[in-house]
Amino acid sequence: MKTIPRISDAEWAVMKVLWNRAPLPATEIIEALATSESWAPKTVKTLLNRLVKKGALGFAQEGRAYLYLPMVTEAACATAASEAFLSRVFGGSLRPMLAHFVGEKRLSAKEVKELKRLLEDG
Amino acid sequence: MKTIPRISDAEWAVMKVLWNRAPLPATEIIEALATSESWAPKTVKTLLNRLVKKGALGFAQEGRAYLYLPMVTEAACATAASEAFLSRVFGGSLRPMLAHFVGEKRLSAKEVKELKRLLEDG
DNA sequence: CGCATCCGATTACTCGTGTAATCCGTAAGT
DNA sequence: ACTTACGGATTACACGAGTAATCGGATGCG
Repeated sequence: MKTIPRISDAEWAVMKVLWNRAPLPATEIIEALATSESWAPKTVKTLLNRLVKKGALGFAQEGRAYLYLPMVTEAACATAASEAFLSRVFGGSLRPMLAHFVGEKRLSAKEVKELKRLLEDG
Repeated sequence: MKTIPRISDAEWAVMKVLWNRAPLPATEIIEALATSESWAPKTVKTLLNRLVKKGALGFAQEGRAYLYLPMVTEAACATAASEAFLSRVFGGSLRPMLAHFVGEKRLSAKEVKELKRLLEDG
């Protein structure tokens, strides 16, 4: 299995756009991010560049511009990020995290029901 | 509710020692970390200093040395870190994360059972 | 044809982090 | 008392990330 590059906070926002819809030219990525973030277009370009260098994105030349597209799946990145996070904060497994949320009563009854259903269906 | 300072990766390891047993002098913290990490004693001192500056740790003078102790609870830090992580990766709520793990079949039957029990007891 | 424009590439600069080493005062051993 | 060792404070330094601006080539408008 390929190595998943480490995606930073800001880069996640960019990746999400492309996991939703790809390939896209930079202009449309900038536009898509305009609502959620307040980034100068150049900032988005920088992030695109870094993601390409990391191997998280690829691109295809299309006329004058590039069409960017993900080279790693969201699921793979989510798994990698989750593992890093869980190991840092909850000693590496999911159970303590869920226990934490249950213990802190941060889940409504409805949420609990949803989560149980998820576990049953899985 | 007080503001939870942002705790970095390396700093988490230090905090965990003190959440387990506090107050402790630097020497014992260094010793406790010696098994899990390979840090020079000075590195641990730097981390202790930064954590004090951030308000995550406090200390009491004891003779020539300090006794360090947490100023924030592990639960509060875990909540803060979880929120940041979930919002980055899973759009802010727990359900998509659990769905991810269920979907990726990263949970054994036993784990699923444990998690369900957690939800029921909570 | 020349100038403005659009786009990717390169460069910039600050902060936090990882990872220490040096400095300096004090306590302790000889 | 002198030296040494310990311990906190200060300083170091490279790298990633956030946030952009500038450079340089192609392109299209006038």
